[in-house]
Amino acid sequence: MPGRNGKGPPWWHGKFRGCGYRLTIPRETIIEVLSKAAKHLSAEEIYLAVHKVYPAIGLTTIYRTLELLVQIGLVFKFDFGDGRARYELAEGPKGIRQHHHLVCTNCGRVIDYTDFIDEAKEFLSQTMKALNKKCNFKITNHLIQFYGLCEKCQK
Amino acid sequence: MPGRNGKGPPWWHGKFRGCGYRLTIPRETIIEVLSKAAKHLSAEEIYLAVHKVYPAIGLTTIYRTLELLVQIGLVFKFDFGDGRARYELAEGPKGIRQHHHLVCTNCGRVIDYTDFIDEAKEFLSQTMKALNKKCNFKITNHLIQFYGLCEKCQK
DNA sequence: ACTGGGAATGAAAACCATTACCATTAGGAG
DNA sequence: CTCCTAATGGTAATGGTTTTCATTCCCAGT
Ligand SMILES: [Mn+2]
Ligand SMILES: [Mn+2]
Ligand SMILES: [Zn+2]
Ligand SMILES: [Zn+2]
Repeated sequence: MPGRNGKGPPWWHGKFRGCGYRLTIPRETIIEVLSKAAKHLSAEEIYLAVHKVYPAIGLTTIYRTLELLVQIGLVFKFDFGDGRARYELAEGPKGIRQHHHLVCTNCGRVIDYTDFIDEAKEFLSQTMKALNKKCNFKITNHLIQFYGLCEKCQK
Repeated sequence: MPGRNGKGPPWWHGKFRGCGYRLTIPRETIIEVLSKAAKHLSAEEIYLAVHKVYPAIGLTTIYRTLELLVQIGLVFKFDFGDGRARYELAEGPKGIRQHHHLVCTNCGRVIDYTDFIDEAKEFLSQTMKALNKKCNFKITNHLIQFYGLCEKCQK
């Protein structure tokens, strides 16, 4: 069930068509790379990974496609403070994988943290409602990051 | 009580001396500018403001000083997605002003939001404790930002 | 299946915030 | 007041991202 159901098209094709965007090899490959990524990739890392299977790719297309994917909500863009943007698939076939990030200020390591999501959800939903009423601000997204020292860097 | 008590030195001089840093006109002026800033300033905006009262200032010094101020915890550095870093005084003579940010994804406006801090504190303290134990991650700082549409951009 | 038009691409150059370099200045301990 | 060295500032370099523009190719309409 992950990716493609038998021979059916990947689950995200509909999202593309719905927005009037064309399906191209670069776009397919970039999403493919992102879906297999173990960690948060930079544009250049994505470029290198795509280049292995599709050498004609250009770095420009990587940037343009990532911007597009962020726009339609398929990809999240992060700044972990290392001078380059990091990208991560927002949702897979299994749905949205809700999580936040721990960033080590010493070695730069980034750790996904999926625990305590319930507390976060509670806090977030309350805050969103309140902000909507008080500030008349329509919240569509949020960012929570923790900074500190990872296990190795504490010694 | 704000800034200087009568003729006494500014409240942050101690922090500088304690770290072994020298007190210079550029540093004094940069903090001065930040303490009077109505909003979140970029390095260039700070440069222009300092330049008015101290024309000999160099942009390099702005960056170096801001890095220093961030390091000693006097200044917070933010990325609101407009391609340049934004800086904000972390604490004033009245103490730390705890708040988070609402970022309009359409016009880029950034709104300070100080309400619901209690809920945030509760959520944060719980999460920090848990992360400390479960992940062995020593949290020293955190970032919470909400993205959406401001009042004007909703129409 | 074919074709036309416009979206998408890629190579190269431009952009621009930030950093490195280095000769000069000046804070402040003694 | 002197000296040592941190701090400064002008300039050049860096490097991630964007712009430009000629070429390619997706795909709706036939
Ligand atoms: Mn993640
Ligand atoms: Mn603020
Ligand atoms: Zn670490
Ligand atoms: Zn707005």
